[in-house]
Amino acid sequence: MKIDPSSPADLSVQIASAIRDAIVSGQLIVDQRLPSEAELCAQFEVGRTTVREALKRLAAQSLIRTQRGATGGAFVNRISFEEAYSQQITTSTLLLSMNAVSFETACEARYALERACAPLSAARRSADHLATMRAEIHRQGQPGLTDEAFCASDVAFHRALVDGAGNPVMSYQLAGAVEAMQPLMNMITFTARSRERIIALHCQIADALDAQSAPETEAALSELERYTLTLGQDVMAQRAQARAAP
Amino acid sequence: MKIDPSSPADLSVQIASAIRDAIVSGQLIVDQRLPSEAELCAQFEVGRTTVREALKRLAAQSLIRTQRGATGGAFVNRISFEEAYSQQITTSTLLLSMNAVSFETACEARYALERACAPLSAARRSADHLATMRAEIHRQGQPGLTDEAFCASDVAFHRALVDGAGNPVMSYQLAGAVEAMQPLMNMITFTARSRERIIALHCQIADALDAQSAPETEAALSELERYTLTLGQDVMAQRAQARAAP
DNA sequence: CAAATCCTAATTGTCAGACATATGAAAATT
DNA sequence: AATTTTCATATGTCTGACAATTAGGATTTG
Repeated sequence: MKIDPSSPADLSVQIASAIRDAIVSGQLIVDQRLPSEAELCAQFEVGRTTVREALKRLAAQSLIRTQRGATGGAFVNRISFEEAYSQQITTSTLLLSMNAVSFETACEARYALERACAPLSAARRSADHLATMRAEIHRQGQPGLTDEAFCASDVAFHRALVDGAGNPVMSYQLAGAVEAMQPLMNMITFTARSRERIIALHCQIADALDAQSAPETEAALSELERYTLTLGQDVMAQRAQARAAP
Repeated sequence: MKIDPSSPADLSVQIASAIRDAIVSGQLIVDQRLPSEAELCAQFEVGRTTVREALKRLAAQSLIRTQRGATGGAFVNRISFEEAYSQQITTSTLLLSMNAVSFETACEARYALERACAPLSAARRSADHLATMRAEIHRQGQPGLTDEAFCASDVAFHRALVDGAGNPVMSYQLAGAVEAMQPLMNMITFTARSRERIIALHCQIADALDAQSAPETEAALSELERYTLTLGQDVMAQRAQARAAP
């Protein structure tokens, strides 16, 4: 593990890369302790500040964790699905909000991936998953629910659907796709009428999963995609009109 | 934006969180300049080291970028799809290699998501995508190709399939699923016979996309999933046997 | 002897001050 | 007017110091 002090890149970036490569390639294994900051200083021939900034970069990616005290230090971290989820969600959300991804594109991706879960979820969903979905459907029917709360419940419903597939890798991959849509969905004003329609479709989905019917689940999801797309396009059209003639 | 100096959490973590929240919630917009380090020190009433470590954490997540010089500073970064890809791949790879995800689970997730791309890719793939796939198929048939190179070409083939869907959000989501499998695939020794079978299935996929047939694409992908699973399970069985009677 | 307490060494977290380096803009020079 | 120089500002790195935390050993105590 060497660095190039004459490189234009920051030393702390180089050091972080070197350590990251060692972790990804398996030279450093889970729970292994890295050398102490002082030892890393000597090894890379840099100051402690530089080493520390490199370690903070790695900690931000959950690649290492640090512990204070006598037997402390930096340890290679076994990244948990939960940590990976939240990183994925942050990245996906920013990606969608900053890169002007169209509502259509985001919606298409989300439902295409969600439909991929349908056959697995139909086959494996537990009673727990169904109960969660029914509970969220009930909440969505409550009068006086704000649009934000309605969207949050919608996310919870769809996560239960995805989790029903019983594949943690899919749950992880889908977390970003489903949750990152929430800011876009929050822009939609849900009328009583549109909520009713969405809830009906949610019921169809829950019923189809209850009956373990993959085709019916996929069909209901496709219908929900079409309807969501309509709602989104209406909002976009209104906004465009408002901008054109204020 | 406030922090709590009496909290057990590190100050640099708290500061990073505060700034991250401001970015995610939209209080800080793309390309906006953050206060200088000195100003942040004053604002949060901490030393410069602490502020800098917080900024390095955010830089590691591509949330900000820094520039030196007179008009330099830290700026809210517009995260690009490329940056998001590589982060996703790093996280996914580690998640799979560190959490003892079974070959079956990873394989199932990958092909389920890939099948979700099939209809879109069948409808939209360009001549470029098809050419890339044909080229990779040709490379895979070259004698003397190492197993690693064969796997790398396999990844390139599948990325072309996914990119053919013409949906950058899906490409981003799938990047992790496809590339993270590579270390697992690299453990497989591909015999001439198994390569032949895989290449034949790749041809089927390319032909189906050429003919814009979604069902045929999905069928070929499912067949490839079954075959990959068989290969993987054989390897795992051999390993188990080798461990049992060394 | 056992248990509780104290002490110590190691390690990370934070701070202050200094200098190096990069960079744009203003000022001076040609 | 064009070029060069200077300068102010900002981040990058280094050094040394001290605080906070923690495990484990040494010491005291019941």
